[in-house]
Amino acid sequence: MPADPPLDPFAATLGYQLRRLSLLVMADLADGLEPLGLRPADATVLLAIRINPGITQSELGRMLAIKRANMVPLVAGLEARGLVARAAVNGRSQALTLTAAGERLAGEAHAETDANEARCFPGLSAAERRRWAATLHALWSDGGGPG
Amino acid sequence: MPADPPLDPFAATLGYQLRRLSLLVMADLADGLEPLGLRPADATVLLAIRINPGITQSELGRMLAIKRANMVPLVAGLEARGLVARAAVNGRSQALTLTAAGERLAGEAHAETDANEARCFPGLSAAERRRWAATLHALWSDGGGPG
DNA sequence: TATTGTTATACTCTATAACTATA
DNA sequence: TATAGTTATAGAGTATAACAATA
Repeated sequence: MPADPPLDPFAATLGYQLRRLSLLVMADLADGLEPLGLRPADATVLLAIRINPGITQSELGRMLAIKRANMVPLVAGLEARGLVARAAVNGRSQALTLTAAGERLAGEAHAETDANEARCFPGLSAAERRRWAATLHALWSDGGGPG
Repeated sequence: MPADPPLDPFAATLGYQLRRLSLLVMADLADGLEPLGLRPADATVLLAIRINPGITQSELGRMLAIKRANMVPLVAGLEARGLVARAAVNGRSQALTLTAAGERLAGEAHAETDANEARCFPGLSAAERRRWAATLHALWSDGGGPG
């Protein structure tokens, strides 16, 4: 008697499938970013600053759901590597921008996120991915979901 | 000049949206399970044993992507609470089953996962959720995605 | 009085390495 | 020789509390 494969109690559980897929995609992204010396969180920060030059740490944290306290070592690390520059806005806030090296690396990070999407979601056109992304976005950004 | 909301560089990034949504769903599930004294991982183990009575720790770990070493305290905790029972299969493997109390609590955990799905994915029928879940499942379980 | 940035710290989850006993 | 279960431990990511300086 060949051992039956175990039954999957979560085959119809969207939340579980979402999590398993997300973990796989994140692991693939982490692998792809490693040669750039970036973790996923570093890359998201670089890309968010690139498209929002002058954004502050607090705004960045709210937008990316990273706590202020955890933004500190993250941004400090990028600044120490000469990728991000800070300019005082008003004595307590500091505007973040990318240095030339930061722009360059952000470009590479962006290319890697594209490659990650292509690897993880083969058979989906860019337009289809955009549509799916919008659907998922609505589920967490709206009041549609849980509180 | 009202402060413009920051631009979202990940609006079209499926992997990022997947992650943000997954985190929200997991947090909601954790909240819902807390009154039962269960974490999400505990609940997945209970439900997997319930549908696969006699499954071993190793099989369980492979199925749920939990490392053997991390299964130990997890299952031990459930056993200590009288929810799970072990029966030697062959000197090195042990068949896991639910006790009566375990069955009862697994039932409540299952009800909570249903409630979690309903809260997080309102407007989706059970059939639609099943279809979506299958689509996501294929992306991580197949060789379709990254290696 | 609320917010920014910061420090220090704790907690959870996950990963690795090594070991014993068994198949 | 490979596998099951175990132990100990390390690491990442995230969370809380408190503080100083500023708005």
